[in-house]
Amino acid sequence: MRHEPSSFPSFPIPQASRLSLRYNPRMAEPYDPPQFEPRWQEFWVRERFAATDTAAEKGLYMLMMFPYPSGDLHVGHGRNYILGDCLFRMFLMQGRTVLNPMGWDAFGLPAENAAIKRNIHPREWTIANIGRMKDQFRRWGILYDWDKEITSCEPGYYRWNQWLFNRMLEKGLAYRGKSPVNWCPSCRTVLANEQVIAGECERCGTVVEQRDLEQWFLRITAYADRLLDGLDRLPDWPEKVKIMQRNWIGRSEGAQFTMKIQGREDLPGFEVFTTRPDTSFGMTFAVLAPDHPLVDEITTADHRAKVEAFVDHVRHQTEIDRLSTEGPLEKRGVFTGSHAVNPFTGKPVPIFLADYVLMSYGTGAIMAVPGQDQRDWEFAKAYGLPIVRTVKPPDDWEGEAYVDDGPAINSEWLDGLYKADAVAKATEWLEQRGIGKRKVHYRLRDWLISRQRYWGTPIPVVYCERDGIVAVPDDQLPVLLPADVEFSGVEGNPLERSATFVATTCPRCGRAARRETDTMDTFVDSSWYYARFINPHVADAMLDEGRVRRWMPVDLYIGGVEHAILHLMYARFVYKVLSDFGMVPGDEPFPVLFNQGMIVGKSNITGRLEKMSKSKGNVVAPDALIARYGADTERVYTLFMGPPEKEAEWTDEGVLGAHRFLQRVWALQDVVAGATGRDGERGTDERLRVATHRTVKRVHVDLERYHPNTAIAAMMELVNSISEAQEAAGGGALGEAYETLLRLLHPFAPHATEELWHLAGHEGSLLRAGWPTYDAALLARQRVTLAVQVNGKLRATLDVEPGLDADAAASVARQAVAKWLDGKEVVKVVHVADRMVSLVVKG
RNA sequence: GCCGGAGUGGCGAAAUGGCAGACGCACGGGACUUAAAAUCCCGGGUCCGAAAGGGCGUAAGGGUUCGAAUCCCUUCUCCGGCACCA
Repeated sequence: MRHEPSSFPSFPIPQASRLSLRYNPRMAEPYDPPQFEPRWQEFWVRERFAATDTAAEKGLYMLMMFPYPSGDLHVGHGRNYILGDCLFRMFLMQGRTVLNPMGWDAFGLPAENAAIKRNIHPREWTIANIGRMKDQFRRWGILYDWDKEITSCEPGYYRWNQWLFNRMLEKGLAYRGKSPVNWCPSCRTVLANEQVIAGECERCGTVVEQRDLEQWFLRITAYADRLLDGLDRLPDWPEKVKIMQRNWIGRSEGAQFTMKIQGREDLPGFEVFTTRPDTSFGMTFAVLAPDHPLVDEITTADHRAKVEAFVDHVRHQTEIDRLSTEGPLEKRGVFTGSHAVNPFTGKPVPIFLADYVLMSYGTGAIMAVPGQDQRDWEFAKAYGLPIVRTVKPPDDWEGEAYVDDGPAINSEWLDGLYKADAVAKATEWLEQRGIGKRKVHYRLRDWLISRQRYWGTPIPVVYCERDGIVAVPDDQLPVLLPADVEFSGVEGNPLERSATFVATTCPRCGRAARRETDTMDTFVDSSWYYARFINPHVADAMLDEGRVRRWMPVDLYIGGVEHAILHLMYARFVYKVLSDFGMVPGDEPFPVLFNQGMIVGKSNITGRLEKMSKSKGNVVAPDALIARYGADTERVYTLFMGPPEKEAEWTDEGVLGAHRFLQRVWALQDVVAGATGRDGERGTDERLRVATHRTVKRVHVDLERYHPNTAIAAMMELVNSISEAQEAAGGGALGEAYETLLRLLHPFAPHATEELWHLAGHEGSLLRAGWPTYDAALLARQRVTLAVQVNGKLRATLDVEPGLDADAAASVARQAVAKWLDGKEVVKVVHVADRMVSLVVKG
């Protein structure tokens, strides 16, 4: 996030003499967090520090990705919530209005699986988990505005999924279509393209099968270009996420044209898409996908047996087999017996089928140019097909297909042109003759949202024998999940066996009709929840336009990089749809995104570092940790482990270090209590004040750039400075240092700092005590260390007044390194103010 | 295979063109203690040297610069994403 330093409200640092005498001069109790942490947790809730009135105010909107309520949280889960809470508390101390809500992505398979296993309703299981997780947040000292809580499995939320679906249906953005889809036999449901990782189900790892089914889709491809272009206007997103989304959308520009089939004027031919129309003269064969609709028509009698065997073989391949690039090409294709006409040369080329041509991309058919495509080259070699180069490779070229730029050859009227010009001319030629046109294709496919499971939002349509597909009218929403279902685990969606649910009447004609039993992908729920947080209780609309216009977009969005494509792409898509409906401002929901890294632990099973999970046996539960060391220790260690965007390993020794630091802070109350009210030794007081103000600056800057690890290091240094100064410093400087430390440390260790603040005689909460500012003038007049280099090597460091000009700095530098200059000539002097002097000598 | 990111002490790391290793962990030494734990103090990149001091050092090699962990090129290793995309 970019805040100007001036946007941080200024709070005067209290006069030290006023507070140093208030300490109770007694030996402090030992640091025992369980003694006081629960008390402060109750206090923060009671005082409603996190409550924000979105109707009355406008402020900063920060958001952590809302979790699936799986039950117990481990220390790895704590990372983003603790980081978020740290920033939230700093914002509150700065006096800013902040919306910081939390809710539950509460639909999903685990609840249904638990239902089958334990004979408990998914809702019960989910609600119980939510209770446990809320309790965990409280024990971490994490504050949310619970008045805004959203639970996506409640009808008050999911009815708006249905309402939005109706709007998208009206606009043609939701449609029912038949296509080969990914089917997970273990989850017994279809999956979106995005949920299939290397041919396996993202959730359970089962190999996915292809099935031809009628399903509901959302037309995300209509927004492909806007999703792509929008990325360029998100400077505060991690580059990595933007690249992943760009690759996923996979825009490619080229030309599409028709190939006629030789001797078959009765057929329309087929379309091919190519990014290299400039190489068309080199086409020596064409390839169709095995499931291309024309296959049957063009297969000649003498090739039919082989073609059918091949098509059958491909159909029975799993996704995994198909992805494998292994295996001889000879077995991966077959000749159909027909020829197509290359429109550029007018000559016939044989038509093959090959498993590497996919019906789901482009037109499901390609022109093959072995001279300029390595895969086509290999195919041509395997089948003894001719190879014609149409781009002149460099003279020293020893490779096979040449894919880079060069002058066109063997291409009649394209000869001599380079790629860009040749592509343009070839495309123009196609357009003029009405054979083809410029065309853009995407890798992105429409979002398949049907799921054959119970625990999700019912898709609000009915099937009527007379009227066909009929949307459930808005005034009959929500379509509720029925209660009369059994979770027996037998094949099929439990909704299909619910008598009350399936049988209904057609909203249009009133006759008997059948209700849709598929439910929505849960990513629909999370694609707009961030806007609902602003007005979670509005009952008669999805969004309260006035409030949403004031509070959207989200100013800071924090979550794991595992959502780089799935959630973040869907949410951007839905936000653009809402934007087109005029319901939200702008067209990007999250202008600032921060991805925290995973916390990993050494697995008991593999012995390697892996993401914490029960199956890896490397889970660290927070409860025992909090009971022994306190929540503040876990928070400080989590924030100190390393930069939060990086992966970090959890170690018990590290926890101990964080705990020792807090103990040292705790012990400082004795140091300050023992100080006198008089001024201390002059130099010591000054040094301590400088250390204090430097720390304020460092913590402030480090938090702004999301580096809590170095902010903690700075505070550790301040603690060391206070300890060193304790004998000689006066109460004023010690008090200032100590109380500033408590304020700075509060977002990191809220419980201990609140307790110490009270032990120091203050009332109220540090959350209202103001965020410290520093005395820039004090820091500016401190002496600086000047490094002196001779020919790039460090030869001296000097302690000097700040602000020396180049001549004065050069002069003291020459004296300091006289022995290195002896008998030599200084030919150049480089001066960096208050940092270094570099002397270049010769001779 | 393609696209990205990262390689710094025994370990987590800091420094993003200007004193490499801040801060912490682990380790070694010392104080306190009958003892241990806890706590406190001191020391740790490496080589030469008694020391002063100096050489070398940020995966490897090269380059740009007065000056490079940081910028550029080549290579290696690890991590992540995509993966027959026409």
